[in-house]
Amino acid sequence: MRIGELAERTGVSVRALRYYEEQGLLASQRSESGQRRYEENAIGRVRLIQQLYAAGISSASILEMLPCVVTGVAAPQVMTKLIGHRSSVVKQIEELQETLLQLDRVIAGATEAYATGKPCPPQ
Amino acid sequence: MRIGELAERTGVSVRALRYYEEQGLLASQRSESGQRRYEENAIGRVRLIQQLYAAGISSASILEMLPCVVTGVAAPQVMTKLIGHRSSVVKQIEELQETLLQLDRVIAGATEAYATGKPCPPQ
DNA sequence: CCTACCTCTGACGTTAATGTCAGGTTCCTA
DNA sequence: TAGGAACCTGACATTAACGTCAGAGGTAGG
Repeated sequence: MRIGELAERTGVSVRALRYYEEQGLLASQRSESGQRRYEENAIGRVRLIQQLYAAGISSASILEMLPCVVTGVAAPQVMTKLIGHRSSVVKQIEELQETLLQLDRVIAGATEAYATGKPCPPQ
Repeated sequence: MRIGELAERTGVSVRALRYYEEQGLLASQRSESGQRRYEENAIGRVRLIQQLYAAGISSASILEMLPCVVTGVAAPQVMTKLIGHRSSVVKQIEELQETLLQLDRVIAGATEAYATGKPCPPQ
């Protein structure tokens, strides 16, 4: 498929896809005229990249880990990084869960406060 | 306490603390000579700010929500935003958990592969 | 073959949360 | 009271992951 279709099917912008290629994260075949062509599996690859980005992992780190994530095989140094990222992700999850509690506390409290008629201060 | 101490006790840089103030997120008393002075509760406030930042919430949104998070009272429009952020945080957690699964799969797979002696491809 | 839409490269713009530097003032301890 | 550490404001630098634009070429349906 061409880049526009991949963009649409993954929900990622065309610009972002070209950026991924620039970073070495996403390969493409080229047509004679130089247009990018992708296989079906590119969709999974793009989703994976986005997932790793969402975990706060940089392009450079993703570049290191990607082949291993795909093949399931990692060199020891990469393993170390993987484990590091793993614990970082665990930590992020824990922190977000705490944040969630905070938000819930506010939402519950605010609802109740409104039931009792106490307004929110302007600032 | 002065800004340096607050920075050290929260693990946040002095520059960041001044930035928080600039954004209206963190108030300070000023000494006669103009130096910032903070109460003990500033520590909790800074931690809270960092937590919200970690949840991907912008300064502007934090500014809106902060008084409500502190007082537990929110105006209806803020409530709407709070609920929006809540679900965004839930989504982030879910995505991170998926990422964690991916990473675990790789780590487990890689360990096994290494046990069987198959190396990681260079790229 | 025409036309509207898609794609290309290259380059500069954007945003948010800081880092960093300069040049000057304040604080505290010996 | 001296001097180094900590603080001030102001301003420009940075980084990552894109957005956006220009100018040129490719593609597919009618």
